[in-house]
Amino acid sequence: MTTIRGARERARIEVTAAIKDEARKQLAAEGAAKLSLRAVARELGMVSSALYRYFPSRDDLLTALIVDAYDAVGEAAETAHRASCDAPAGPASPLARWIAVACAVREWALAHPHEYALIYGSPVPGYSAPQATIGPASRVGLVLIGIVEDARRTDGLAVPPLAAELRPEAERMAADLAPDLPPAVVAALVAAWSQFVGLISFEIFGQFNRIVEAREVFFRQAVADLARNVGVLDDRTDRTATSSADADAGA
Amino acid sequence: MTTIRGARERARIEVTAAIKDEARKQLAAEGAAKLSLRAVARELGMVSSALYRYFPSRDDLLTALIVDAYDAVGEAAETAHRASCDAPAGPASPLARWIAVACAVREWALAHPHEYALIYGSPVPGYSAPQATIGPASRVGLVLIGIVEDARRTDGLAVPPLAAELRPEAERMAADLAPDLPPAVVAALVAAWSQFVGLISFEIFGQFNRIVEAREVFFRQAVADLARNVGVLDDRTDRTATSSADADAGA
DNA sequence: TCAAATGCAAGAGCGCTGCTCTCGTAATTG
DNA sequence: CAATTACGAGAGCAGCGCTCTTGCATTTGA
Repeated sequence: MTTIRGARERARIEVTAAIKDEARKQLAAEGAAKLSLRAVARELGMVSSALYRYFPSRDDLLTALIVDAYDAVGEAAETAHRASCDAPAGPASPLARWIAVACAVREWALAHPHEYALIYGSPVPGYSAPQATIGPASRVGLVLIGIVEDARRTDGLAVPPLAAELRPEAERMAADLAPDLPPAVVAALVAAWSQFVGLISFEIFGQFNRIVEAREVFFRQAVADLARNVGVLDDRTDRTATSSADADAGA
Repeated sequence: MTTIRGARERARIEVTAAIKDEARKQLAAEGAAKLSLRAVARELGMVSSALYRYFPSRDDLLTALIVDAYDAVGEAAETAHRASCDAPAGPASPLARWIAVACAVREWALAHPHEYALIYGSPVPGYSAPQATIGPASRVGLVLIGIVEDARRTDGLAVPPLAAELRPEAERMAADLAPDLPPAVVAALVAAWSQFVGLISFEIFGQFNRIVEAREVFFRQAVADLARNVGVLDDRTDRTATSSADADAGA
C-alpha cells in the first residue's frame, strides 16, 4: 500500500512534501489569508499550473495543512503525556499529566500560531471539515480521555452531578467516546476540552492583550480548575494558602 | 460633533451605512474570505474606486464590521441582562442572569456565525486589534462583571482559592477591571469568559459535529458550571438528583 | 454673487490571484 | 518497442485590491 513502486512515485512524494513545507513557511510568515499557490510555486522554481498536479485547488492544500496541524498538535500532546508517565521519579499524578498535556498544546500553539488558527480559528475553506480530518482531530481528546480513565481507575472518584435534561445526551456521548467513563464525566470532559481551547485561543488571538500579562501561570491555574471539574483532583492538596476552602465553597 | 452640517455629509453617512450593510450581507452569505470590495460596489451600483472614498482599504471595512459586531453582541448581552432584571416576577437570581446573558451571546453567534467568526475567530486583517475595537469588545465582559458584583453584594460568598504565583497578576487584573471584586474572583472570571467563548466557538466552528447533539442543554449545563467557578451559585440548589454531591466531591 | 477650493464618481490601468486548457516531453506499462 | 500515462511549461481568463487621472457638483469664502 505504502510501498514506493518507481522513481516517479518517489518524486511525487518528495514534491508533495516540498509544496507543503513551502506552504507552511508562507503560512507562518503571512497567515492563511495570504498563502498563494503562485508564490509557493515561484519559490519552488516551478510554474503555478504544475502545482495543480499535486493539489487540485488551494483549499485542498489548506486541508492538507489542517490535517498535518491536527497531527502535529496531537503528537505534541502524546509526547508530553508519555514524558510525564515515563518520568524518572515514576509516573506523575493524573493532575500533573493533565497539566503537562495542556501546556504542551499551548506551547505548540504559541510556536505555530497560524497553524493553530487553521484548526481552531474560523474555518477558512468551505464549512464542514472533510472526513479526513476527524481522525487526527481527536488525538488530543483521546489523550485527555486516557488521563481521566487512569485517574478514575487508580482512585475511584465521585461523579459530578448531572442535570436530568442532559442525561440522555451524556449517555450517548459516553457510548461514543468513552464507554468506561460515567456519562457525567464524559460530558464534563467535552466541555472542559472546548473551554481549554478557549483559553488558548484568547491568548493566541490577542483577546488577552492588556488584560492578562502572566499568561503561563494564569493558564496553569485555569487548566487545573478545569481538571477539577472533570474529577481529576490534586491528591497532594498543596494548592497553597486557602486550600482548605477548596472543596467546601458550595456549602 | 455629531450634528449633520449639509446634504453632503448626510449623503456620506447614508452611503457609508449602505456599504456596511451590503458588506454584512456578503459576509453572511460567503464569509469574510470572499468579501470583496468590487462586489460590494457592483451591488450598490457604483464603481469600485468610488468605494475608497469611504473606506481606505478592505481591511478598514472589515475593521468597521468588527466594531459593529462587537457592539451587536454587547447589545444582545445587555438587553438579555436588562430583561432578566426587569422580569415581572422581580429580578432573577445571579445564576439565572448569568445563564441568560450566556445564552443571548450564544444565540447571537448562531444567528450571525460569520460576524462571530470575525471577532472571536482567527484575526483576519493584520494582527493587533485597532484601538477602536477595545471599547465595544469589553461590553459583554462588563455585563458579566456586573452580575458577579451583584451576586457578591447580595449574598457575600466565599472567595475561591488563589495560588500564590497568581496573586500579583490577579491583583493587577482586579485593579484594572473590577476593583470591588476579590482578585481571585476576577482571575476566575476572566478565565470563565474565555472558556465560555470556547464553548460557543466549538459549536459555531463545527468542532462539536458528531460529538455533541443537544447543544442547548449542553451549553446551559457548562455555563452554569462556569458560574460556580466564579462564585455565582444556584441559591435554590435544585440541581436535580445528585445535587447533594455538589460540594463534597473533593472531601 | 462669483471664483476658488473641495468632495466625489467614473474610468483606465497595474500587478496580483486561482484556475483551465493545450502542447510537447519523459517515464511507465504491456 | 509501442501505447499509455504523468508531468512541466506556457498562454490565457476572470476576478481581486488598489492607484491615478479626469470631469462634474457642491461647498466655501471674499
